[in-house]
Amino acid sequence: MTSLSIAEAAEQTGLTAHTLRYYERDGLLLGSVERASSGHRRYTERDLAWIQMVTRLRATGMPIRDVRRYAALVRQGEGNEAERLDLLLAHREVVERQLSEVTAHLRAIDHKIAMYESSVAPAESAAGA
Amino acid sequence: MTSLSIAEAAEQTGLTAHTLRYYERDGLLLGSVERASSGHRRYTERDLAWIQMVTRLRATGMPIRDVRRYAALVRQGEGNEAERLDLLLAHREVVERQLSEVTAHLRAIDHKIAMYESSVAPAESAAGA
DNA sequence: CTCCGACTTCGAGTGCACTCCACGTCAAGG
DNA sequence: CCTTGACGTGGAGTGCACTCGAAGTCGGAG
Repeated sequence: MTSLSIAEAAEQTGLTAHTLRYYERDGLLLGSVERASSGHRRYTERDLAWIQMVTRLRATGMPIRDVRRYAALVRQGEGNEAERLDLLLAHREVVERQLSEVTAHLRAIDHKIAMYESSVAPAESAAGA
Repeated sequence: MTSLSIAEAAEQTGLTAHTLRYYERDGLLLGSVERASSGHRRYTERDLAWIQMVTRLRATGMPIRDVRRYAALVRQGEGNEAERLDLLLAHREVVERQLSEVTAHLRAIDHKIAMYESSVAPAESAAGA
């Protein structure tokens, strides 16, 4: 009932149909997506929830290969929660280091911006005067 | 005097010698780096300061092509500060949007981590008991 | 029955940012 | 004189993550 075509799933997830197929091929999903009798994929709520998690991992910079490892752990079922946790904690650390690096660089860029603002603003007033 | 070989510049900037040559070829620097009589590059303080700025832009995700545009503006000399400012402001906006997206995704991942922590920790105590 | 549009597969192509290779040159040390 | 090592060049190669193309299938509208 609540199963979507690939086009609908693409719309829901913000990915393209191409990317959804690619993720499935590459083992990033929890298994093969169900098929209608026509052979067309039917995405369930569970698929979409998982794809959202994949999207979060990707959006925070986790490489495809690590997402695949994580998916493999989840696919295996219960019992490896500690491994999953390790993987997520390691990722979290990477992301946080990167966030603080980017923030620091951004501050330096802001400094540059402030310099240009003080050199451009007076020129604008002069042009306006 | 205060000019460095490419190996030293690489060490100082955290880039590889390969990357330094690549950046120069690709127009990311402010001009051709000076050469010793041997033909070897000699990086000045000014070169290093600029390369640091390039590094900041790259580290915050600015595409090579935009860095090249920015370098071209700076190379042109005074008079285009407004354009440089526009470029940096546009970049700043992209970076900030991305920072907040990543932060939001990270929070969701943290939520997942918390779930695993509460499922793993009791298991550990059980194993310890 | 025919056509259309949405899907299927497999494999090739793309864009980005490096990264490396092969070969050549030069200055200094033994 | 010969070797060594750091550097030079041009161009090819790599890894990643998609992204697309070609050709085929299927269900439903006209």
